[in-house]
Formats: sequence, C-alpha cells, structure tokens
Amino acid sequence: MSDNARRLQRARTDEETTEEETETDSVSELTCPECDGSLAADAEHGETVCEECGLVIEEDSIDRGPEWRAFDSAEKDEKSRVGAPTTNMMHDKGLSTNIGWQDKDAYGNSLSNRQRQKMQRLRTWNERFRTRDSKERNLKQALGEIDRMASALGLPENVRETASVIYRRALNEDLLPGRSIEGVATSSLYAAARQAGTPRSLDEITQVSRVEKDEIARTYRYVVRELGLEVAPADPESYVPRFASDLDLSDESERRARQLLQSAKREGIHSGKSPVGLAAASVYAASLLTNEKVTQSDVSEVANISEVTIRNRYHELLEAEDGITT
DNA sequence: ATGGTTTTTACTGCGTC
DNA sequence: GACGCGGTAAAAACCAT
Repeated sequence: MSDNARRLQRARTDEETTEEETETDSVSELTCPECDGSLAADAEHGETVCEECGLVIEEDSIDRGPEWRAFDSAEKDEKSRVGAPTTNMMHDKGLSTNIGWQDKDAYGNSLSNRQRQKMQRLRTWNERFRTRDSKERNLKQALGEIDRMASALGLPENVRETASVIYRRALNEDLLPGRSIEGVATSSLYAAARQAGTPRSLDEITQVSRVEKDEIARTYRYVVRELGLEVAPADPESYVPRFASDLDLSDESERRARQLLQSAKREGIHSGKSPVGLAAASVYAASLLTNEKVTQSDVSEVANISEVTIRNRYHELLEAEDGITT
C-alpha cells in the first residue's frame, strides 16, 4: 500500500479513531464477498483475509512499499534510491561485475587488438574472483537447489528469500563441514517455510529433496540450534487452507475448521499433538458440521496422516468446542 | 540407551447402501 | 458384499533426558 493510500485511509477513519489498532492494517473500504465483513491484510502470512469469516481473498500478496521509514520529506529524499533490488537468491546478491563477452566498447566499436587482449585477461581474473572460493560455488549450488524445491512445493518467493538467508548464515558460521550442501539447503527451506507461516511437513519436503528424511531432520535441528533460529511450532491453522482446497471444501467449512482449532487452543488440547493431525481432524470435523461429505480416508490422504489419528483428534476437537459453548 | 508419549498399523464389529 | 466409521491392542516413531 502506498503512503498516499495510507494517509487517505487514516483520514477516512479519523472520526472513529477507536477503530481497532491491531497489527493488521485495513486494506480499503472493500468488503468480503461472502459476509460483507471488512478485509484485513495479514502481512505475516502475505494474505488478505476477511475478518468476519476468514475467507482468504488474496494469497501471497507483495509489499511493494519501501522497506524504510521516513519521518519528513527531506529524509524521504535522502533514503530514496533506485537500482535493481539486491536479492539473496543470487549467490553474489547480483552485485558483482560482469564483463561482457563482446569485444566492443561503449559505442559498439570493435576494440583494438591490444585492448582485446587486456579485456580477455580482465575477464579471466574477474571470473576467478567472482567464484573465488568454495563458499561461493557452494552457495551457488545450494541456492539452485532451494529454488528447485521451493517451486516443486509451490512456496512463494519470500520463503525462498528467507531460506537463502538462513543458508547464507549457516555457511558463514561454518556449519557446512561434515554436512551435505543438499541437506542444509533442504533444512533451510523447511525452516523458512515454517517461519513464513506456510509450513510443509517433513514428509512433503522429503519428497522433493535428494536427501533422506532422517538427515534433513538431523541437519534441521542442528541448524536451528546453531543459528539460534526461532521457529515456533507449526500452527495447525496454517495447514487448513491447503487441505480445504485440496478437498474442494467450501469457505464455510474452512472457517468452521479454524473455529474448531481456536477453541481447541483455548482448551489447551493441542499441546504435544502433531499440528498436521489436528489440522486434518479439524477439516474433517468441519466437513461433517457443514454436511459436505468427505471421508476420513480422503482427509488422511491429503494430510498424510492416519485415519486413526484423525478420529482421535476430531473427538477431542468436538469436545473442546462443547466445553466452550456450554 | 531409556522411558514416556504419540502415531501408525492391523484387525474386528457395526450399520447402511 | 463393499464401504465408511469406531474402537482396540500392539508396534513403531518420536522426544527429552
């Protein structure tokens, strides 16, 4: 959202300044097509959702605003700048020099023989410096790997960025020796996906990685510990939208599923249980409540969880729900 | 390595279409 | 009889110590 839009928004809501001042910003005067609730941008998950019914209007939204804050116009000019954004997804952040291969000068004229030889030498050296040590080459390979897996899993750009950053840190802290590049790259992606609130289960990750599950888990724990990464336990709710859409369930069911999970949280049912199982159970239970038939085996399939677990969890979920309403 | 907890596997019985 | 569902016991996996 641009600064102007934000100011307009502020001005519009000035009268009723008591409007909720939460961490989510109102997007606009647009309302939810389902229930006319107001929409809110959830920057953390990159989603635009309805506050009333939880309908996700837009996923993977992009913040195109500046990453800095300016407190007056002078400062704004000061900080404003142009140029391609640097990206952690290129091994040198796209900042290195590249010497063109054509022996032409800036006007397109051919170079003299002498100049040509000089440029050739420069190219050689530049290339040597650019991918100088093993670290750089290492990084190049790992980032390619991260990119490949991320697209296979349908993870958005920001997750790849985060994964790249994590990998870079691991590299700088000398965590790599004794561990495979692939393993660390996979772990970085796993951690990044979880941090971004779009978690993928270890099983899903394993399917696209070239590394064994055990090694990923081991490396992941190691990386998290060494880097002091803060990865909260996966929130069951973050699995719900994916499961619901895989099963072609209505938004209504999805909303019910979220509700169930929230009451479960209040009752403290969820601690210690696998988040995926909880999410799967909530989706199943919601489908019952809204009379949209999905079988337990259907859910267990898309969630990669056993039917027994779904049964156990969904009983608990319903009990928790009852406990609250009564 | 160990013990406690959770999940999975395998199997059985019940009701419905 | 096939299917969906519920329950159980034992095995396997997981986790902290």
